Amino acid sequence: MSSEIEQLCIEKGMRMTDQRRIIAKVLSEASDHPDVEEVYRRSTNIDSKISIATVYRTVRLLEEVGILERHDFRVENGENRARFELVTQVHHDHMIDIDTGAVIEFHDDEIEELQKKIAKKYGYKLIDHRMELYGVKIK
Amino acid sequence: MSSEIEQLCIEKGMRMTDQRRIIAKVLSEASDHPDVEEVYRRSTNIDSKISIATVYRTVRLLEEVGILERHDFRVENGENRARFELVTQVHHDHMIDIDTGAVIEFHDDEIEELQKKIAKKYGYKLIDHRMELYGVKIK
DNA sequence: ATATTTGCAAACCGTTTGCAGCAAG
DNA sequence: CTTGCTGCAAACGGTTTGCAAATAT
Repeated sequence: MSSEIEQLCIEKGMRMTDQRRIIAKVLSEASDHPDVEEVYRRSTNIDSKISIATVYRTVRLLEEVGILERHDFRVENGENRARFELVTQVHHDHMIDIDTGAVIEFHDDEIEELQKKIAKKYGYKLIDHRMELYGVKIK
Repeated sequence: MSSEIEQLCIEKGMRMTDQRRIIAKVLSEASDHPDVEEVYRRSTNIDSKISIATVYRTVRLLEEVGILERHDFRVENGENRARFELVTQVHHDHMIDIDTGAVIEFHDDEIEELQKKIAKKYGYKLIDHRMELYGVKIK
């Protein structure tokens, strides 16, 4: 009955409150990359007494313990909201449809290798990277 | 006597005020990727009467006409300031030294090609991308 | 002459936080 | 019982904006 994230939270030693259980469920079930506003909307749909401050605190916490990943996709209307997704087994990057805002996840070993190689070329060990492709559908 | 950016501004039909001339000069001479606060600091060093609102308006304008590029590098202390650099002839990406914050510019044709290829694979034409590598120096 | 730009201060907007009460362990 | 969590509303920090005066063309 408990969501994927709830299990992880317990493992991390977090107290499981009703609010966290609900937010965890919402995030577990999200296949898009919702922002806080949207997580709040979906959560209050389940229990209207959840405050947005709690949503902010919870996603922050989940990010800190490595359960959630934060993104700051560039978006035409200049809105500046962080968006979230569950950390996946295998890393992936994102391609954003400029027209619709749709987000496509992909993974490419060749690029990952090249990134490490470039870092090394400049005397660095690659720790993290951010790669977003922005495109338009070929009709 | 006029800076590289000033020339471009005139070409774009912008009115050249003292403030814009100074901000243009500061940006032309910057080899780092200064944020607004820093551009403001350097500008008021030349003419103390420039307001930070003007700096904000000017970098925004310069970005809109394609002279400046805005970056939102991820940084440990969580500060959220946009940073700017002159658009260069040949596109480049950035590697950020996690420990020092130093920014290294690089260009890699192979990665650029791969990115296009990936976009195409999903039925997209690549319009833009963002790639930042975060690493630590190999001692 | 007139349209644009400036400086100021106030507004904005996403996010964080202090606090008193509440709930998990 | 104690420690951590919640809701509220106020604060925060980077950025934008309305306005009247100043300036470029």
